[in-house]
Amino acid sequence: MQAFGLVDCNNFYVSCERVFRPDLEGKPVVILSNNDGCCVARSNEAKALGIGMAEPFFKVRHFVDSHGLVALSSNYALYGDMSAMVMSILADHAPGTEVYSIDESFLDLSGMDCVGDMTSWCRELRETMRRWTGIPVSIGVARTKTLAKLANRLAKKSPKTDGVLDLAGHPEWLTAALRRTNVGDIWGIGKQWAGICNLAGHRTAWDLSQAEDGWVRKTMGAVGLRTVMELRGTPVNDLETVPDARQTCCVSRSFGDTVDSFADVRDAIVTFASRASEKVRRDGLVAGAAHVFMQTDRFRRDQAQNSASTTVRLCPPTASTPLVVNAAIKGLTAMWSDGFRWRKAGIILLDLVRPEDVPRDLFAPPPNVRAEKLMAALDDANAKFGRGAVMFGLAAPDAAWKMKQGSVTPSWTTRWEDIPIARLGQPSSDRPAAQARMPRGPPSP
DNA sequence: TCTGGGGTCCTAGGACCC
DNA sequence: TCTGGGGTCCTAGGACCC
Repeated sequence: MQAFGLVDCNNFYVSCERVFRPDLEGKPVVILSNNDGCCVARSNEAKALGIGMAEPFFKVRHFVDSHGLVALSSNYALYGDMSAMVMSILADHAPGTEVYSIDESFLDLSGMDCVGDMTSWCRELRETMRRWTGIPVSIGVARTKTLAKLANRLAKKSPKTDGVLDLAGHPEWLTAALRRTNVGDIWGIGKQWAGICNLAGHRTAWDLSQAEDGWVRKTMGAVGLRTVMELRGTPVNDLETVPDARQTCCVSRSFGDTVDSFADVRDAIVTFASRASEKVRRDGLVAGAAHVFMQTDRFRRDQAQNSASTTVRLCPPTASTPLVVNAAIKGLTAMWSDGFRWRKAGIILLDLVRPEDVPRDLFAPPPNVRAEKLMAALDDANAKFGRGAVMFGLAAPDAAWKMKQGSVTPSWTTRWEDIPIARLGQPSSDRPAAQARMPRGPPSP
């Protein structure tokens, strides 16, 4: 029997922080986006205060005083590392996994009848995850990925499921589950389509599953129709165990403060271009073009608005930092205009391909072996001494465009200096958190 | 005062071809 | 007066995801 599981870490970034800061347990906690702008993760207590996903922090800052809300800057080194642990444990337990996002993975549970009761198996997996990583997860199981998502959501929401809901093994629960889910909460149905569905009288997942194919196709296109098929229990999405090579790579940031000088935006773009080149090299790819863009502050209606972008071809395709940086500066120079206060800029590397798939160009210069060696040395140095140890350009550490981060927690798992110290005997007052809750980790082979 | 970043896929329309 | 019928490729924009 074909079945998909969806394992989703509960309030993932908050849970990661709580592993090393158990004092945050039971408190309302939010994790902030870059520049400490928006709340991108919320503990249950924070959700109960009515704090929405991606809610601007300044709108909820008053909860800090009134309700003891704790707001932390995001610590992606920590979350990425914790995610890798979670995913490797899942890979060891299920016959196939698809890492869907930093905190979610689909499992292939087909042919797992041998485990007997699926719900018990999932409960055990959940408990293993909690013991080995400290991260609480919810698990949904169903015949299609869309339904597994739906089951997962109910498992997370409804306390009586105890974090696990198997709709594949209990088809009699399916209709009730669909009726309890609003269309807007279906995977693949966003705000726009939810509005259209509601107008047409399709308020719940059950309603939408009964909608006419022609109507769905017309209003939501091929994508919408696939979602509806999956709601009806017909799988159209397979497990993608090998991720497709990415096609684009974007590095962009809002600036800490607006900047109006060419030199400042250029410094930012040089930094972003370097970082994007590194990411593309790490994936063993080269880029055929670079798209550079910049924007003013769209929330400041009182200021002159502008946005500019340009695409520069990279011939032949490359991931070499100096070549990408040069192209980016060329693009920026071409599109620059004075007299605006720029708030955000970025670069998107496009047409990513593996170097061996680049069509041969009769007139192309021979590969620059020295440049390639230089890039390899640069990446090695940065791997050894930390990102940014060797870099292009001279970005002032206090430049206006640099992002603001008020309260980042230590890189508990990825920097030697930050690794918590476990002591036996008398508890010490300086790091009670780490002592109490160091994750045990899976046993070494 | 203060509002994230990084992706994917699909569609419609235009240019161009025979 | 009468004015085809496919194709393909590219791009911009819009929807979605976390």
